[in-house]
Amino acid sequence: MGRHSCCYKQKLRKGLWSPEEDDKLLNYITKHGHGCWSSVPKLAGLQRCGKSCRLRWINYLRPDLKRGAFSQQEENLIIELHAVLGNRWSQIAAQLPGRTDNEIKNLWNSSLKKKLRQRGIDPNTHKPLSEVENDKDKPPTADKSNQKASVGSNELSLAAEPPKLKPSSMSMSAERYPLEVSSSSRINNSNSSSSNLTNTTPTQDLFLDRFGTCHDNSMANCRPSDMVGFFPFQQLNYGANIGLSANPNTPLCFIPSSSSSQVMSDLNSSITPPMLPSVTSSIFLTPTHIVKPTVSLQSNNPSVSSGHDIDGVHNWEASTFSNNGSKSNGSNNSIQLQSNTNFLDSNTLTWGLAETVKADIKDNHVSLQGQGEQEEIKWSEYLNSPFLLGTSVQNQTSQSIYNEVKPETGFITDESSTTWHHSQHQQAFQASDIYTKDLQRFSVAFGQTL
DNA sequence: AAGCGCCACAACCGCATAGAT
DNA sequence: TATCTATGCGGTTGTGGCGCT
Repeated sequence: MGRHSCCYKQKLRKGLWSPEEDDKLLNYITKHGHGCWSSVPKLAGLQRCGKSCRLRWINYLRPDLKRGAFSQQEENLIIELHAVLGNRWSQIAAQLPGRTDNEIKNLWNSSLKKKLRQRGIDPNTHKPLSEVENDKDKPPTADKSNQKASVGSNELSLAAEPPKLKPSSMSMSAERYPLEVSSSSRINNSNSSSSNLTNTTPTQDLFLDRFGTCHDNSMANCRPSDMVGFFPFQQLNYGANIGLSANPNTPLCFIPSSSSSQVMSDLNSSITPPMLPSVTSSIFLTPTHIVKPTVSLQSNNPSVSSGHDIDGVHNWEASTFSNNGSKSNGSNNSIQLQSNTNFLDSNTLTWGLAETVKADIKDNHVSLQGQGEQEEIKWSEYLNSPFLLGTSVQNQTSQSIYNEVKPETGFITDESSTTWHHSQHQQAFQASDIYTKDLQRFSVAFGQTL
């Protein structure tokens, strides 16, 4: 493929944009939207290629861009996210509303890398430089994986190489990166539009644990800096964008631990008490059970049973349940998903549905089913579906990060329900090499208590 | 004041991939 | 299924500003 076709055209301007060009592009997109980028320059009267217009819009003209220097909290978050996501700038940018991938990339290359080195941390591996230098003495095979760590190999290599964490390295980033993990969620609680990714910035705690320090499910031990890159946060956020669990104060705990990741989520405060008096929720996200769902929706069916698998990897089902555990019509605003794989059989989850979903469930049971006769949701839409929990991190102090559940939420996290058998962890870990295609494929397994 | 180097930022380039045909 | 187009992403380069000598 290579170069975009429009780039072959002659006499297209290159280089810096003039204010006049900016005006033309801004006016055009403001009035008409960008639509097909390749047609934008022509319609807007610009001698630029569509690609250039798109970039200019995204990186400079977009009205929701945050201008100005990065705050310390933003920088810390970028470092934390980079440790997880590597050079996936767009995914990192997704956690920082108003910031572009280009901006973050530039910041990283010009400033943050340097800062990390000054702190004795290798910016590629996020390990102490001393360790990295020792690694360099090792055979080139191992070295090679580190060299490309910038593009996702971080998480891949970590996934392939379970925890050999010394206490020092476990605490490394937590200590060296002040835990002012700060970002803004793109979850939109108030607007049910699934496409709106930018309006609100609720707060959640994000607990991420790298390498099994949270086997006991004690979130007090989870550190955001210890997370391993199992999840495209962006994708996780999509779910909340459309309302599911859009609890701005939801603490999340990613516990890739020995294999999979576990998200402990308090879903309470996004749901009004009368609708969902008390729900204890825990969510397991595993990169190992990859569902590339063509999820179907069906109303008037009390069971929510999505999950058929596309690639034969994993199925899961969901049913609406009442708080006492019996299946209900969903008006209690809780829904239970249950995996139908061996791996996840023992784990079910109930969570509350936020407004957008609740509305559907109240009178009509929402059914997700992988059957052909139902309306299909494409994979890309699935990423925006309510079946994914949203995550966000925002303005958390180091203290709050370690809080398990905010007291004011009134939720109780039943840790017992979140326990995975060690064999499950192992199984998941073995399967984690599936996590190769930029985290596009993953599954959600849920555990529940009421 | 001129030259130089460094830095931050903007933009480009090439590749990957999804969707359409 | 193969091919083409459009888009998105990440790496790299270009450019202007600033400080130092």
